[in-house]
Amino acid sequence: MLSCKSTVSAGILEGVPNNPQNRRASIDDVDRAIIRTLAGNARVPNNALAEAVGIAPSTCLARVRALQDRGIIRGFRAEVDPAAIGLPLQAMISVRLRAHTREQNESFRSAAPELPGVLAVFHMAGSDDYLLHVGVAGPEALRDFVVDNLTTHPAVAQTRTNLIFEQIAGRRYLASGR
Amino acid sequence: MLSCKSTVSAGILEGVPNNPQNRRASIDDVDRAIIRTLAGNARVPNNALAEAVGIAPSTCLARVRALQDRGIIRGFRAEVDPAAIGLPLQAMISVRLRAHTREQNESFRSAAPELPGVLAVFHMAGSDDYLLHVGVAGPEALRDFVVDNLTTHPAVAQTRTNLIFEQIAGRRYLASGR
DNA sequence: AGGTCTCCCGAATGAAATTCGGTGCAGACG
DNA sequence: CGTCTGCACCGAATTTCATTCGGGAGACCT
Repeated sequence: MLSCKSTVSAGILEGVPNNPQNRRASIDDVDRAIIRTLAGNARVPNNALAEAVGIAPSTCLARVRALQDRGIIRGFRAEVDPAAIGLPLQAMISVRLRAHTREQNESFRSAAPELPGVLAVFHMAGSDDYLLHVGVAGPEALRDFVVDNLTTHPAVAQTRTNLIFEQIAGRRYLASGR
Repeated sequence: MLSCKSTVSAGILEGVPNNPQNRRASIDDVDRAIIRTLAGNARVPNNALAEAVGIAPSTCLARVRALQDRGIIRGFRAEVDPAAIGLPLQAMISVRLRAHTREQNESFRSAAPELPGVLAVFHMAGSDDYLLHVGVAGPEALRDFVVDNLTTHPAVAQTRTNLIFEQIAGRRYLASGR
């Protein structure tokens, strides 16, 4: 378990006086239980959630709202089968920029998430600058995506595309970084 | 293949008469609107959802349930800030297996999602067999993760770790493949 | 036409979310 | 040492919502 009483990173923020996100800097065990439950099923009734974590429904509601207000819970999303929405083929595309200036980074960074079929964008350390997780209708659509959106982008120097055979579930707690 | 069970290509199953998963094989515009809305906010009240997509609440409820039963909506998850739960550092780890036998694949495939901090697992085409998206508490934890869980795994030949500076949101419709 | 199947709606019922006033505890302060 | 203040919590009351059920319209087949 990664319990460590009051959260690894919250500690360094506890001293910060007026951080708007930090009315109560650390999350406690009840918060963690709420997060874990909602990460597994975001639609669990507040009633049931309250009982599961051992507090009153009204308190539970306040906790959940606080977690959202503090940005710890970023939102509630439906998980959708990619194939069912016309994206049966997925790929990881490594992107290297021509120059690592702030302008080029910003340019690509803002454009990438808006490209059609982009599921996730990672700004990477190392020789490749960005990693794009994309879903497409098929091989032709993948080629078109790369040619139309990436290799023609002024900031892009080169790309490398790797097909995904299968995605296996992990702990999908995560929010994207914005 | 990515999840080829029922939804890969609804088209080819449409003619099949009594496929239990296929009372109505394809999704229509209303379904898509429902999916889009719930992907954005899984907790939107059924009432509001119905109005947003232009159908009656009772019908909407039936639609959502059908989408779940057919496996098109895989679940509802809370998106959580990784740093808030003690995982401020993320990385992508490419894993190459010693031999590409079915046994080794199965062995790693079943073990990987259970490793602590694993957020997503991709079975890749190409020279690297798996790609792991992990979240950890810090550099030391990352090293420990690789050493303890990967390089010591009998099926693993080599790994390559790339740090993630930042994750930028995309269309996060997606479910993991199982 | 007639029959059947599917999908849809709207009202009624039961369950849930949400609000609000009050209570107890902890730390600050006189 | 007593008191005051702030905070988190709770439980009942209210409102909003989910869910069920009976019935109707359209498509399709015979």
